[in-house]
Amino acid sequence: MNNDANNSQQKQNPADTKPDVQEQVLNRLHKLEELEQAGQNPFWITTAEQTEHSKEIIENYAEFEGKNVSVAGRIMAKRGMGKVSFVDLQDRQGNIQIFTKFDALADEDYKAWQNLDIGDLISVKGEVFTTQKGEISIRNQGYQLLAKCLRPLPEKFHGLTDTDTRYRKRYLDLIVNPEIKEVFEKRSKIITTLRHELEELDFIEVETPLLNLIAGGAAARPFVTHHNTLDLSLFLRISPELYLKRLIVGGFEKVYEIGRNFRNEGMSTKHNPEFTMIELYQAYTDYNGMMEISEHLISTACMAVNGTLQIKFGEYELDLTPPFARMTMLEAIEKYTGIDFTKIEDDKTAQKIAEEKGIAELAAGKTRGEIINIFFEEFCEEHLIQPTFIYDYPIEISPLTKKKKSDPRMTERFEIFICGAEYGNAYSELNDPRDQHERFIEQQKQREAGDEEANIPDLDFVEALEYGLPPTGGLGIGIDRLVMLLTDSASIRDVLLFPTMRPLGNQIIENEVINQESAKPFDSITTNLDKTDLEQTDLEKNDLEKIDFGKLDFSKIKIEPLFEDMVDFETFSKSDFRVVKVLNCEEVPKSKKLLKFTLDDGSGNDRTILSGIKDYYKAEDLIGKTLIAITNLPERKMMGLPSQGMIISAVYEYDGEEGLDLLILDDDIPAGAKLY
RNA sequence: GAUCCAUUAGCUCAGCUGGCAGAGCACUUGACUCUUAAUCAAGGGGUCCUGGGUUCGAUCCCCAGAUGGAUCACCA
Repeated sequence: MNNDANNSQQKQNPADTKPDVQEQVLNRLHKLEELEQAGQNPFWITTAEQTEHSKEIIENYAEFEGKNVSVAGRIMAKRGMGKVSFVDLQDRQGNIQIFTKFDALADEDYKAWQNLDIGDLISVKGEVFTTQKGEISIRNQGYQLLAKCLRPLPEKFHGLTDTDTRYRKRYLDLIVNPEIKEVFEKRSKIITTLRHELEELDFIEVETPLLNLIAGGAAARPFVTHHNTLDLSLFLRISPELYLKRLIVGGFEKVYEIGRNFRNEGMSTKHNPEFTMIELYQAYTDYNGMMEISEHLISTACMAVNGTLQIKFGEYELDLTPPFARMTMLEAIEKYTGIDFTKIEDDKTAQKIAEEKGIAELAAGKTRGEIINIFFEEFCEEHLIQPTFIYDYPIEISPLTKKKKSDPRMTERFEIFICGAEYGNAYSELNDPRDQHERFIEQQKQREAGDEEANIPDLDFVEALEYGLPPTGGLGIGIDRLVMLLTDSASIRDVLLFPTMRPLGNQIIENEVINQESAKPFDSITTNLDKTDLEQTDLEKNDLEKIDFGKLDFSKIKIEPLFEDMVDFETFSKSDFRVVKVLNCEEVPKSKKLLKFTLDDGSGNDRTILSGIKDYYKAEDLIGKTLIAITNLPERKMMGLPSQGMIISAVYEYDGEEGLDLLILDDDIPAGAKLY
């Protein structure tokens, strides 16, 4: 084997930790090399003829029999029979058999044909006919290898069943389990149908920012990102709601957006950190109008992909024929618990009722409205199997929704429940800016009380309302869950082509760090740089005046003369050097040099230390790092802020300039560990 | 985050009171002119997820960890 082949293999699988290339891969590489040497490198081919697909030929056999066709696809199985052979060719529609006789091709071509492997991509030209055993086939009268498959495919009979691998290598899953394509074809069809129906209803599709200054419109924790030029923290949106309502203020009247939202929360069979929603807003209607649109969209989408409104979902038989059942939240609670909340007026009574129902803990300290919601979730949701609109929600959990005139403690909001799970959420949109402002303030209080998911006040949005939002109905439907429902899929990962996965191979990253370190002689103690920290480009991006150790000229380094005065061991051990974790790090306003560190020193109390190293490090890059600090220095104020100790750096002079490196430790060392 | 289960050849899976690691498919070589999970013969292929511990000896027992799944919790 020559070096080229080695290299190409390494490029194929940089993440492969196995030192030896598999035998089967080597075989395939050898075959590719032989072709290359014969001037037959398949990777030079740019186009192939494909006049028909497999299913078209098989389903319209009478029309195709005896005719010449060209097909293209992947070899999925080979069966040799001496001087004839059979190949199953897979294209986007399915499989068709290729029949090859030894004398139908030139000698060399037949030899090369026999050398093809399962997984190779080919095109074949030939006559459609039926074999003696009755299989519709194409008589191979000429073929081309279009791409060599260098790795063996999963087994033909059992396929790929390991769910982890199926999600991580979806392309393999699609090749070996082509039936899953149907789910994704249906997904596409569902979204197309929604677009089509909304276009019929005269909605326009819009796009609003994913990068938000304030991630609003829902109760959820956002992802944080950073814009370099503006030096600005931005949040990935959790909902497009507040932008879409601004567009209604602007006069669009009917808008919708289908797009990704990002919520920094747990993952489960029903939750993926990024997920697709449709949100739509229509002026001059309310939540009743949204119920009609909801029914219409869900049933039409179901009809489009299933051809019926009676569907199976898990163990349930569902009927999605409109109109869906309608029940207020209080009616549902009365139905399933016998409790009539219209007769319960205050928080204390509600808490007492909760106690009687055995959910005292959940209801402790909660308001009447919150307890109503808890009752609904605890006792009602699971019973709502057939599609049902649950409407009129407590105001506490609906900060963007119009109050009910008849009972201002409740709001004009509904959610769609099917099989005990929520599929959509809609309101009569709150358009009184004064009320909205108060609700934001209420949310802010909840935030300050520790609810990280309470809405962040968006005063720019309130200002938009001050110009007048017409009465408006708004609706959001989770597309992923709708696709799950309409394709009878148990997990959200089954309807996402590339679900979010935890990365494999911490060990790989560690190995890379070690390798890099051995190339960097001067880095003995900063052992736990992130992988990205090691990349030159990232150093440049950070625009740091750090010395490039790779090019360090040791003759230019000056260090402070060693101290001549000795200290005794007792004195030494009085200095309390501790391992600390950087909980937060931010620039001190107006200061040129100072960074303010909030540190975990293992004691349980946060420690604040100011350090004048802004020239060397960016504050946010240090968050989460493990450092060394001396913790028993007297407190002193810097820029008016108290500093409780010092963070330890290595300092030296390099080419006349001061060089400084924080001592960054391995993250496995616990906070509070004392240095001796 | 909690509990349970899983991780063995490229894939699907066996296996072992703790004693040199097994099958089918796939791969290599040979036979075969209509097969279709083709067949027949021979052969190659392993970090038994990782790290510790117990042991004369660990894939197996114990502890810790990684990844995935399920259930629960959290979460529109």
